[in-house]
Amino acid sequence: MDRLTTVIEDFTTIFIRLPSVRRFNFSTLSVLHTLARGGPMRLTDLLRTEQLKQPALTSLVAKLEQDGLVRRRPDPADGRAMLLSLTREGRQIVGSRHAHRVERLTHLIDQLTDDERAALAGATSVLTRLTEIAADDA
Amino acid sequence: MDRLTTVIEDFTTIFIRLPSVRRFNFSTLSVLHTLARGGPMRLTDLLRTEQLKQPALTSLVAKLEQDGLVRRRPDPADGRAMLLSLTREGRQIVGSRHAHRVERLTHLIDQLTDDERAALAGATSVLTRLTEIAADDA
DNA sequence: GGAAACAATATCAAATTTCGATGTAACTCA
DNA sequence: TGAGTTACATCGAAATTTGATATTGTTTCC
Repeated sequence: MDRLTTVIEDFTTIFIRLPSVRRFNFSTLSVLHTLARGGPMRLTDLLRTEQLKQPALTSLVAKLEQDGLVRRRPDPADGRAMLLSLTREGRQIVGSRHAHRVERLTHLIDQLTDDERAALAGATSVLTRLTEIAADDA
Repeated sequence: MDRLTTVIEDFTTIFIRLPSVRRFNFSTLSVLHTLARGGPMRLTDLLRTEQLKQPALTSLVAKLEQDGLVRRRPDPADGRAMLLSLTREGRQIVGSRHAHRVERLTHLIDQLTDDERAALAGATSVLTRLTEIAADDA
């Protein structure tokens, strides 16, 4: 378990660091990613996953709206709340980063043996299960 | 490849977010982690992996030294350079976060079937290879 | 139906972090 | 030796984050 944890830690650091065309900081990228995954959600929901306090998130989202990456509209079900979602441009940024990762990972995997590739393929669905379990018992 | 990339992205977000006892920001945790892995290294070396400009890193390291987490000593081989390493306390912080992850991952893996566990185990060494390859061709 | 309690977000000033520009000292090498 | 380069430090300004608090809408419960 220790070995697996360690290698994930190391792999993660490699995987996260991507040259981004525009220079977004970590908080911004995380918000974009979460909105890309979680569909429209309220500020409070977003707050749960982001490592920011509410005022910081409010101001970050305000800037993203200014920049045309996030759309903010009132929640029809609750007059106090705002529904946040990505604009097309916001989705493009997340998509382009994803594409870069696919490319990078493809390049790495090209250098593996067939057996290694098979092992990795076998792990994909297990990783999916793990993230589901993690989401549930969080 | 797209599926694998996606699941790694999702798993990563889960894996990164850890309640830290003391409240360190992302940059700080990354520096501590890198120093824990990379042994004593110079500021410039550290700079390569961290997503900070040099003045920001200098001031971050200065604070970590103040707080007793990082040791700074002159590089005997180069009068301009400083060798940075973790103090015992610094190592303890990284170690404790690692321990938390092991614990969390153990808990998740407990919920898998035997087959799934086997698939994951098979992927461990492949992931190790991948990080090595990535380190080389970076 | 209305007041009290609560929840979601906004605002504001202060603290922290990061950056660009520039300085200083040490190293390289011709 | 001296011109060019490298490693790190310093400094003021810009950007980010926080805690405290305000505002507005919702829920509860009598």
